[in-house]
Amino acid sequence: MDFQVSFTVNEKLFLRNPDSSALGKKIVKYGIELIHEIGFEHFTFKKLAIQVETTEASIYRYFENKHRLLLYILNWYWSYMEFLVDYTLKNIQDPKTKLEIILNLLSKDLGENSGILQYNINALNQIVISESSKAYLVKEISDINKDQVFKPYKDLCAKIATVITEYNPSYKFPRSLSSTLIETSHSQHYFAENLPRLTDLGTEKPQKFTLLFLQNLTFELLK
Amino acid sequence: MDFQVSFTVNEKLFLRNPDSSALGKKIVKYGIELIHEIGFEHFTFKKLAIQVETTEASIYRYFENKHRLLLYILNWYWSYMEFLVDYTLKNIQDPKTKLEIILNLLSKDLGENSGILQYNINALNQIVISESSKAYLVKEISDINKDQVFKPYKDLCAKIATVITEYNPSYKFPRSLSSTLIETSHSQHYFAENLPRLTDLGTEKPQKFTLLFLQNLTFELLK
DNA sequence: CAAATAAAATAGTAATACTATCATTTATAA
DNA sequence: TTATAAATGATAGTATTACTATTTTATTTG
Repeated sequence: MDFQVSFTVNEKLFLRNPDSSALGKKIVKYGIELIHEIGFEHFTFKKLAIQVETTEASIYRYFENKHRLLLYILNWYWSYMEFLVDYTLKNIQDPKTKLEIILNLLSKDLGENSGILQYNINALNQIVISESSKAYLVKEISDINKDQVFKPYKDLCAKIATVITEYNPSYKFPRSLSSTLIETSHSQHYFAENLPRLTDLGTEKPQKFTLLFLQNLTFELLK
Repeated sequence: MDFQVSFTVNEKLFLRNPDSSALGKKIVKYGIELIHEIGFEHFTFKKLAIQVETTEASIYRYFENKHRLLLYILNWYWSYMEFLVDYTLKNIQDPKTKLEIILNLLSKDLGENSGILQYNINALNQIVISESSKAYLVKEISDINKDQVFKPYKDLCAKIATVITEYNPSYKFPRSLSSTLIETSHSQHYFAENLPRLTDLGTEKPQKFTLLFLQNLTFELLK
């Protein structure tokens, strides 16, 4: 079975829908690859224009600025994650199994599902780990939040929180635990790779280590 | 008792020691206030020069760029936190009490200790919450890490890990839990204030809420 | 007081983050 | 099929950012 998923992304995130044209799609596709390659701070629309073989002005017709492009990419990712959670939990009853699957999705790179995606999923994953906090750690947070641009993140968080409550109805912080699991899956993975003394990484790979840590944390806490 | 604390900050972080002159001290002091006020992205040495009533060129004699200034500020903060942990744990034997004190230090704003500090501790606290991840989430991480600029963070993390192990010697992830507690104290506080649906904030203040969440997490997990 | 050092003043450059205009190509609908 | 609108390209321009360099003026310190 081979299929494509696409999501409607919040209209406030773009000036012209990048999904509506070949150029728009290239901007997002190469945007992901370039942000991954050089990091968000060094990323500029000028550099992206060269990759895409278009002009800076053309990119500005799609996105107001690079922060909006990052938000667009992350919105896409969060929507995709929520879809994946839904999809993989179908027909599963046991809450423990559900939680295990979720932790796997959070810490695993999505490589295996790459067939169904139009973007470089490895680059996308790295961006989520290294750059996603830059989407909300900005002074303009309350303004941009009014545009509902964090709705997919909140939805994903709420969905995971539901499963947490299913598993242990008396646990008092399902949403906070959910966002902590998401954030920690990024930070521990990043630390394991770049500042390993902030972790207990042994001989495992960073990804595997992160999963082990999250599993221990979740199931000991909710026991 | 009234006293001042100061720490030797890694020499690689500056070109000229800001602690060695009145101008240098003003640069750091107003740097903290300006970063807090307008956010790291909007912060420039030009704007800081206006606040300090000096020139851009003069600031560049102290710090290579704004990222180094942020690292300097955070190094100072991490050293100060480690000092505070040491100081407040003096003569305390019970590991549980120790952990409780640490969680208080992590989630509390340091207002009460402001007397002994040369900087605006409220601004410093907000910077740590909103900007500290920008110090390490950069492409240059492995290069800057070679300059040992994260040593104070690692030391603080190791110190807290020691207490975790004291409290529960069989727990397998003391360092990762330690860095997770530090990071989560920032992210949950930030979310509670700006994206509360990612948390279980009720009627408590964000700070109190963060403490309750961390206490529950820590003691249930290490039980 | 002289010598050294720090700071101020000034200037300049390349890159960034845009905005604007107009010509050309491409899609679309009458 | 043509006209017309919409998208893109080409080009230019501005203010700000992120620096570096040089020369002059204060301030320390020996």
